[in-house]
Amino acid sequence: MLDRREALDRLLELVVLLDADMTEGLAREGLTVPRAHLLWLLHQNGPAAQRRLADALKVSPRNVTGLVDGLVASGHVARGPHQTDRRVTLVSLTERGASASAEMSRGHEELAELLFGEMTDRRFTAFVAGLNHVLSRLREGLQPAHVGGR
Amino acid sequence: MLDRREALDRLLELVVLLDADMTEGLAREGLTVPRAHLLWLLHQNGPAAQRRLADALKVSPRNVTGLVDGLVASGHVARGPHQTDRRVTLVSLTERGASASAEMSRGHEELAELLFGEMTDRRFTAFVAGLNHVLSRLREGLQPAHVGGR
DNA sequence: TATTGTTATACTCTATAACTATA
DNA sequence: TATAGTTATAGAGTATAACAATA
Repeated sequence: MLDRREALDRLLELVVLLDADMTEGLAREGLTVPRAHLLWLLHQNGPAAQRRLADALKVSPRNVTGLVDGLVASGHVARGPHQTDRRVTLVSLTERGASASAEMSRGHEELAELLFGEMTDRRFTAFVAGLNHVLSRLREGLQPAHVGGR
Repeated sequence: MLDRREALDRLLELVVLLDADMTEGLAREGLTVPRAHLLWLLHQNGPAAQRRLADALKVSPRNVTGLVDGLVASGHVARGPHQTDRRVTLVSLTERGASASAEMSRGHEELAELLFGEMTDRRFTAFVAGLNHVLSRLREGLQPAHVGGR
């Protein structure tokens, strides 16, 4: 049986591969991971004030300015005024941004199918159970520094 | 039973949490993820030419110059000459770099214990089986763009 | 001629601090 | 006085291209 430590290494390898897969796919649409993340929020929740985006992304307002600048330049989003509060800038998807989001959603489905499609229900269920265990452990144990070599 | 798509979302959430956990832990040692990755290679394989590091990290030689500059400034590594080839710069761990690596290794163990420690052998084995399945799928299916919202 | 590492330049993500416009 | 977003400044990671030293 695999060592706990080896299993962690394998899990970290998965993290690296997933990250590379996403980054590469996004690059084809002229997107980066942080920009796609912002796009995704608009896709899910509709137009939003930059401040809200900063909170949701857990990033500084300044940073959102930069991300939105990039997405405006690439034609994925547009800035507009808020109806009642003139301090606020509302960010919304353009048509290109909407189709890129839809494409992301499809890619997501495809990836799920690739990863889990040929898995038996039995194995899938067991895997999800382990995943849940690991996730709850991780959410609880945020205190100590669990450093890893990636 | 959980949907395939939901399982993927949960897996991606795990990726985010693991990344955050690592990044935070490394920051306490004055390290970043890319620098720690470089350190880890030295820890595993001993002193190396920058060119080798660039290949291993899949990054440009120029980038390695920058990473090593930072690690030299923080006292984790030192540059030295190659014995026979005077073009080459050998990078090796300082004492601080070695102890930081050892600390990373301990953190790795702790994390493995946190994530899997209280898991039954049965569930652990099932999880690893699923992990292996997902990993091999991902390694094979590198062609298409599997874009995701992080 | 080929290889190693550097300087030069540029882009992205990130942060804090100071400032403007509005509330 | 407080909030939204900007400009100013800075650091880190990344890339390509041109160049120097060495092989």
